[in-house]
Amino acid sequence: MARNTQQKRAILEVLETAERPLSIEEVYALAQKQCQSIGIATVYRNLKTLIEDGRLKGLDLPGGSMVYEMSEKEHHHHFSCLGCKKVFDVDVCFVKFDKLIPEGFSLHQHEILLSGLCKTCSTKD
Amino acid sequence: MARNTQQKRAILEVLETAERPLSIEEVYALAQKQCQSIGIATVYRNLKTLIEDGRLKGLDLPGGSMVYEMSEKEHHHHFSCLGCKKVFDVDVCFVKFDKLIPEGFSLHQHEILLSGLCKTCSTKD
DNA sequence: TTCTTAATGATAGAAGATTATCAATAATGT
DNA sequence: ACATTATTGATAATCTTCTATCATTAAGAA
Repeated sequence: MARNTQQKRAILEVLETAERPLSIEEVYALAQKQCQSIGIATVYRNLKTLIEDGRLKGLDLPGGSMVYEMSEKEHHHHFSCLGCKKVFDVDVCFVKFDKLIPEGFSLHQHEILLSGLCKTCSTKD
Repeated sequence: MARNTQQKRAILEVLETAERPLSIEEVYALAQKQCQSIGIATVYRNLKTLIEDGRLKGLDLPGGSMVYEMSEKEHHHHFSCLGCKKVFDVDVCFVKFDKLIPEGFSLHQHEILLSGLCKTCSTKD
């Protein structure tokens, strides 16, 4: 049966305490602080199984970068910084999209992706 | 100086007559109908230079698939079919996003990505 | 504590997308 | 028509991301 390893705990804690979605590399770097010997393959493996278990959500955003967040978060959208590539949460969603869909199409999900510069990147230079 | 080749003309015509954004493979397949000997490298090269010239826009959508459309089209959004992976245009955009952005952030662009099943894929099976 | 085996870490390998190479071709200036 | 050279087509090479392999480690049951 499944084991509760140091590595899995570290990865989960990183994502539980993050206040924005994280890339694999970010998860890896942060998990290393709790678990020095952790390998990148372990991060990939655990993120995959945690998504299968429904505990995490993977967001496949434009730019090719995948980011991860806990799945129990409320419905929200994202702001992607063109400078540092970090992804931030935007809590509001007030749009009724059903009406935009062409006749005969069925809508399963929607994602609003806002992009620009975050506070840090817009102030420097 | 730049030459107006058969290949470039074929690629442009394909995208000008398309009524939805096309993937590289789709552009390649359609361009071959006008220009049998065209190679995939030529498609890559021309799409790249046409984007640099501002005539095309590349949309980097979730799933890793890149699609291309003429850049002079009016502001609109996209519906991505989870079945056939085709991307369709959705003409409406009525949302004021500026108000959603956190303090200190600057918004450069927004993209609404709707996904589900297109007419064809939602009727079969 | 001992045993079983799930999980790990390091790295080789696979897979997919894009780019580089280079001889051959064809678009333009003359 | 000819010469020049930008562009092409075929394919090898690169790059990046993720997965497979496998000996080793350690979580949990007894």
